[in-house]
Amino acid sequence: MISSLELAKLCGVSQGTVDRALHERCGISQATRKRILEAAELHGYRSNPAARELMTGQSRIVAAVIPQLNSAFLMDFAGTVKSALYPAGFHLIITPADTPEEMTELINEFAARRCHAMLIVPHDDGFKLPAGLDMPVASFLSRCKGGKTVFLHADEKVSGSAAVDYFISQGRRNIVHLTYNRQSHAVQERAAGYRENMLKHGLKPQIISADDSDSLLEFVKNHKVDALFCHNDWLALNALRTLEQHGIKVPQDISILGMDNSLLFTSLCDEISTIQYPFEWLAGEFMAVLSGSYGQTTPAPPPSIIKRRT
Amino acid sequence: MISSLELAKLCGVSQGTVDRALHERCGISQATRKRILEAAELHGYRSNPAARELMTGQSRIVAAVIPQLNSAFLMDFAGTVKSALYPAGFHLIITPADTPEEMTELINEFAARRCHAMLIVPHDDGFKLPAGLDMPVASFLSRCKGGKTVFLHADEKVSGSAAVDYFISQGRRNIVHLTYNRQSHAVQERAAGYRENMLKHGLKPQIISADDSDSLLEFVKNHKVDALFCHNDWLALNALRTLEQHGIKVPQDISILGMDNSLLFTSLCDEISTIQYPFEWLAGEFMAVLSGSYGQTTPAPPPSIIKRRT
DNA sequence: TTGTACGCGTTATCAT
DNA sequence: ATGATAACGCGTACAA
Repeated sequence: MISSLELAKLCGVSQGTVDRALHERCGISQATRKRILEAAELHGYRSNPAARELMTGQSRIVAAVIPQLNSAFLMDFAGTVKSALYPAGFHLIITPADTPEEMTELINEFAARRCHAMLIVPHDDGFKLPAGLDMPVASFLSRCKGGKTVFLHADEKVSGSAAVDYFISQGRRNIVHLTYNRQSHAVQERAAGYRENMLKHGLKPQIISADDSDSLLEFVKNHKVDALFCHNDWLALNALRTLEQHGIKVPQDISILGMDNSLLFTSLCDEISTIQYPFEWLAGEFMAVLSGSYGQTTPAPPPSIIKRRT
Repeated sequence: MISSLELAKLCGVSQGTVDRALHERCGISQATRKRILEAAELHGYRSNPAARELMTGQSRIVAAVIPQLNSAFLMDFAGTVKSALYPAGFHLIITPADTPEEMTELINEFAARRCHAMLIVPHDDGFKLPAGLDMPVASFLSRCKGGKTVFLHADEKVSGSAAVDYFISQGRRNIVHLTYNRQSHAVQERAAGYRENMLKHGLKPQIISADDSDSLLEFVKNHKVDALFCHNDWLALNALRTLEQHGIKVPQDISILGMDNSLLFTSLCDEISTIQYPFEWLAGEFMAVLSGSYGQTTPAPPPSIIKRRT
């Protein structure tokens, strides 16, 4: 990789002239510009981003630090964010952090690099953000403690509530929520939305944890469950298979509603309906965080139910 | 973010002394070192990687450029590579490139950054690597044209062959390979291994494309297929559901073998067996590429079949 | 139109 | 034990 100084020497000009040619700045003759650009092309010259970032104190990199890679949901979101960033000249780079400690370490590393912004997906609501972060930071799925983060989130209560409405409109009454046992905003709020709406309709909220999946089958049988609202599509698919294997017909006996509309899973079956997660809208919100215009943005779209054979 | 110069001024010493304290170098009294380290801690000082990389011409960043994020397989591999890199002090960063052109652009960007090494997953075998890359580069799944890339790959022919052996040992003879229609090394070689071993056993190779999934059901019915070897676990799960929905019993009527052992899918059902993809071994090979010791490494492990209810 | 000089933050070397 | 100085590659302001 050639440097701008080397390129200048090669062309018999000064570094300043090279810079003028490269940045289409004025004060240079067409002839020398052409000559320099051709030489640059020939030698595959590229300005070193590290040097530029050092100069300007700003980088075009947006760092996403996430707890795990093998989450279809997170990857869908990351892909959407990337598609929003790229046309604006930003590069999204993704790094997994196995533990909260590792996450802290990586955040500090990127902060030292003075990346343009950060998108953090904490392991849970307990994550403590390192102090002194000098760029826009957004967290997703779980809140960060400390620091002035924007917390990007869908209205999970409304989603949980919408699920109940949906089932009721289908004539189901014995509606169970299958979710995780985790101190995470999305998990807690969605369950709260479910619970409140159930009570409002005079129905008994019943939440079971996905961690002991054995209990699902028993519960469904013993309680005559006729509707199952799952925290995500993977859980929905998993439940679908468990129930089907034991002779329970979906959606005849029990109706299943997932969430996120993860293509990876929903394309596998048309028995489960799902709720579209507002990826695009959240990506837009994140862009607003970058530009400093967060807060004056468009309202969240209402939960949209993707109805399949249910 | 404070700089080393600012830190020096804060402590009333020179930049050189700060550096000695930070890097545990000799030529500094314990007292001043302690004082400086405490001040650094207090102000959250971190050396700027961009500046260091500019100085040393080397970075600890390993860039992975991949065609898509929503691939459980790629994410499993990326996770394994990351776990191998991190303890060695390297950072794996992952960037998706929607198109080959975008991939070229990103590779050039990382090259200009003088990252430590690159792991490239091309869209297909036609990808042309940019010239002048100055760091170790490995490609995965598909070969790159041009450049001196190490091509990381499992022995796909052996895998395809092992699948046939497995089914035959189970008493199946009418074995079909369900795969993609893509000019990618993994796809082509695995199919070749399947085909050759089928012929060796006097059986007729039958390959159907996953792209027209409608044909699968018809084909299975018309040809009395009793074994299905799928290119990956997603395809296997997809096939399983299609067949089950039409009354075909798995594994009684037809046995299904997937590949990769992607937890995301295999945990969803125990009807399909799968072949373990050698993630760990390949990550080890990549580390060897980094250290320049590639080629003297351990041989690939033989295909290991994860047998489930089949 | 072109060249020169300085600074970004680090690190390494040479002098004190 | 500590300070001064140079260099990495780039961008910019100023001088020629």
